[in-house]
Amino acid sequence: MTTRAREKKSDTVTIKEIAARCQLSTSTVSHVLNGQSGRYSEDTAQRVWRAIRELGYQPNHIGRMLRKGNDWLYGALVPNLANVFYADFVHALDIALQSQDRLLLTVSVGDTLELQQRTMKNMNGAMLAGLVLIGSTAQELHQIVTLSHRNTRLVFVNRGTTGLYANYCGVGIDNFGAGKDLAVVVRRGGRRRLALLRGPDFSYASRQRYEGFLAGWVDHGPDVAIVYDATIRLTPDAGFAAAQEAVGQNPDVIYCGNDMVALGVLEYCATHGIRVPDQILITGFDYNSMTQVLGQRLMTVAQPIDAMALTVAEWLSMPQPEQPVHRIMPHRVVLPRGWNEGPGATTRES
Amino acid sequence: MTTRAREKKSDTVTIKEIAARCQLSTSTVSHVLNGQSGRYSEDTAQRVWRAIRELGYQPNHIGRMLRKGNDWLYGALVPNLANVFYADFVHALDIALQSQDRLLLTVSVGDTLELQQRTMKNMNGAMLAGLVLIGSTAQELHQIVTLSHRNTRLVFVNRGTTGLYANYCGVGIDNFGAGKDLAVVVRRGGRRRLALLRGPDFSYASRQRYEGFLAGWVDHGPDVAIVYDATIRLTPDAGFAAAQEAVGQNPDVIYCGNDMVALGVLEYCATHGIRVPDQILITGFDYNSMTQVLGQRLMTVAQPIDAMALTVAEWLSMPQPEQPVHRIMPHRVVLPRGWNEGPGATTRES
DNA sequence: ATGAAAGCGCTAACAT
DNA sequence: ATGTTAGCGCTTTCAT
Repeated sequence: MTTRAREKKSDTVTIKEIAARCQLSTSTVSHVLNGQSGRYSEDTAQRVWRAIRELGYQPNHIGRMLRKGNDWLYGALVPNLANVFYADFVHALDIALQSQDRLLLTVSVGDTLELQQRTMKNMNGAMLAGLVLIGSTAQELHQIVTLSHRNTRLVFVNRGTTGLYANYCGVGIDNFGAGKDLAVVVRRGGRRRLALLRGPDFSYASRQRYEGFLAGWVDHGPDVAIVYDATIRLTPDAGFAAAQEAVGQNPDVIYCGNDMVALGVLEYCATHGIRVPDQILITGFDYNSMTQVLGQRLMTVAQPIDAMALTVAEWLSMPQPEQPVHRIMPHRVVLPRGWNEGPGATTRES
Repeated sequence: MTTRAREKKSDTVTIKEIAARCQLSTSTVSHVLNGQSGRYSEDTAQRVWRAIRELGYQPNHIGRMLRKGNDWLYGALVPNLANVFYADFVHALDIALQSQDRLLLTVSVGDTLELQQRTMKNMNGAMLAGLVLIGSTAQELHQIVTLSHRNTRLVFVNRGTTGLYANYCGVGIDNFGAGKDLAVVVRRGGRRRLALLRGPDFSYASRQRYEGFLAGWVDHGPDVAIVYDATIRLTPDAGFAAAQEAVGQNPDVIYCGNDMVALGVLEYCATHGIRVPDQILITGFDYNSMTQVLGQRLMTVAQPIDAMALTVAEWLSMPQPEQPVHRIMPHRVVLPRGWNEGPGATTRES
């Protein structure tokens, strides 16, 4: 039994103990911590920092938050982290925020409505400084937005600029234009029999891409056919599963709602001896970190993920502007390795 | 100009306003909210709940947290969400926690030490109820553990049971055994020329798998060779890049540190007309949601991701046990589609 | 059954 | 330059 001094209720060091040890008031310590101009002497500062080091004091964000509001904890809502695009995005955002000592509370909400609602409620109680909503959720978001804490900065990614979204900052690509560009390149490659594996209609981006693609597709003459058209979940296994039926219709190009689907279809072709892209061209969307490596035989559309994440990070640390800003980022059609295109075409490495 | 009534400083509804509206004290409201036994009348409860609904009150977790400690916000540290295994794991954990109204603060720490340290500091200030450390980080974690908030429950995944880790709960597979099992199956398939693309040494799991594999490999006679041995980053592009040199040594099996690497190598083979697994067998590790679909020609080792996540979720909501628990979960060797094995072998679907 | 009051860790007016 | 005090939103003794 050693001396039972230090009978603190918890081992967590607070500002109070620093104050006690330095024979100062907590306010002075606080001033030192926050580097208020001439509100303490040089000597005091020394002593305080010393005590902080010695006691291993760590400021408590929660206490601070309650007092002065939160500029520290942000939230991100994504449908599913298993979609590599979302994982890439969140990772990029994470890194950007961490370098400013901010933390990102990412929630992979899945697709059951019940869970989404519970989660939103919980996030509302977190006094989040900002909330990023990325891509589609199963449900429209009136609830989410109204529920949201008044001081929470709201930012949208790839959700369009109309309706509710008109009132908030948003970043994204021109999904319609991108779909169209993609179709044009496909048509220029001489493909005529199209199979569509598109994303769910409740997703804004999915709809836009699909409609854009169709616009670009029919533009180029009537000698084309849509041989298959299905709406599927945007996962590799859904793509793999749907591929069988689609391929049965003998297409020479399969449009996929995103890269995850495209990878699934690609795998189907690989296991069935179908040559890609010669026999069937497969198009995806995103050019995520997975397809950058595994999708070399795919045609896809690159989104500038890092730039988008940086934009979001920037917005989050600024006050809500008078007029919401909508930033459309450049996209880029990525060709399969070895694809023959006329001059001016975008190549894989660029 | 309408009436400028309701001159509240913020729109956030607090317990105070509920109390005011019901002509009650805040404590009574709190009692109702927390369902304390006989501390309020039925009628009161009715009124309170009504006011809550009408005013759209949402409890503030931060205030509550400060008062009674945190049982709500948890943290997870992963090296990189772009590794699908981590994304899968975090997603599973997320879902499990959400269904108990808990939130997971996932941080993708990347591999720069500086960022890792900053992030740890920030997490320390968050009064986290629990912290899960998954897989390897570039650095050993003495600092992390000592810095950690006293009331934070610490849980490890795939970090072993020795040293520091002996003191905490941990879940994982038997990485050494799994590596060995894998090697045995490979050898039984008659492969003899081995190329190794293993993970970094600072990763416990990587080391264990590698050593286990070697143990299983040499066990089966001297007529085998290691034709290539490299340590690489566990990403598809690193795998793709390393594949060239490895393949140059003419192996009939390439061991990869995890599935991400294996996918990269697989893609290399696909673009170079190498038949997998006939010509070269590729082995991975994890059987993540990506390889479950795209890795059908791979041999790999399945980790029970969901079960592991559930174990973690369970631990997180329990008090730290007297004796730390170390749970070893079963692994399973997954064979390439169509692989010929004797009876008793594990098949792909199981 | 209800309320008054203290306090979680911190900051910021407002003294001095 | 330093201290006093109040209060962020909530829970919890302790009275009544």
